[in-house]
Amino acid sequence: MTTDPVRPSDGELAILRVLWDRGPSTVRDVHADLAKGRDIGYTTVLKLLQIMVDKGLVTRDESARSHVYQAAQGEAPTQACLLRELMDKAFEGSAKSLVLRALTEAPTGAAELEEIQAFLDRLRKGRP
Amino acid sequence: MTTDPVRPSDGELAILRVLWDRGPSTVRDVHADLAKGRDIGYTTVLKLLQIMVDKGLVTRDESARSHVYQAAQGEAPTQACLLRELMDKAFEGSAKSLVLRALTEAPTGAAELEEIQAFLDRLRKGRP
DNA sequence: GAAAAAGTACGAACCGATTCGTTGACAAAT
DNA sequence: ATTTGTCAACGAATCGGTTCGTACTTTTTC
Repeated sequence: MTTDPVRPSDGELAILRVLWDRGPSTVRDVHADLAKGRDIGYTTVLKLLQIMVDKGLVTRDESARSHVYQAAQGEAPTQACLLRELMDKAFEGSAKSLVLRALTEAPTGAAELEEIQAFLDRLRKGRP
Repeated sequence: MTTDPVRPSDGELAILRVLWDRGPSTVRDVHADLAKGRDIGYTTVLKLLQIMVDKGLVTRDESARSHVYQAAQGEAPTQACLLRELMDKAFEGSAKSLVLRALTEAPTGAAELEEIQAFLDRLRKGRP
């Protein structure tokens, strides 16, 4: 059995994004990355990571003095979890209406539309 | 200029859903609806609605003793706003990757897939 | 007209998330 | 060996959202 994905908060998600990007990282690493975009203290990031360990969102390797953190769940399942949540809260659970809304409102280029359509075709072949 | 949609919190969104559904409603109406799904106090709903008036999420007609509340923004722009937020937070701003993720992970029936595809076709004709 | 019901307003408690200062351990540099 | 720097740990303050009790006003009912 795989542990079902935990719903990360906004701050936690920001950290997860860094970890998905960089792979296993120290607090310093994560902080450096995050601090490029906005003002944030080192200990803030540390605290968040500690909380995330408790929640099971990340794992920690304590063998070195500088602990090394790693995302415990992949990007895809996390995205799926957040999407599902939004679907339930704002789209009455309907994936279709969510997707349609996304397509109507988001400025999507022609190339991207084709990619989506191609994917849709594949999906329908696979599940007839 | 149209007022840009305000990001509602979870509780506020639940109330908006009721208002979109029922149209203009009193606190009692909203509370009755909400209370079907979960335990929630009457004054809790009242307070939330008052806050929402301040935020501009709903309008209030005070001419009757029982004030009548109405959603100030439509469902579509609100959904778009929430979608945009999630897109930025978890999909690096890419509508395409959000849509693909939704399609892969959500159990979408064949009929729905066709509807999406049809819509996609129309979209591409419209914007060549 | 008095009592009960229905309504609004508001303060306060609470909770999770976020933030950071401070402390103490350890290591590196001088 | 002393100083300087790096690190984890933790407590505390803060903030937005949610919840509800209480107080007060206006109707309705008997």
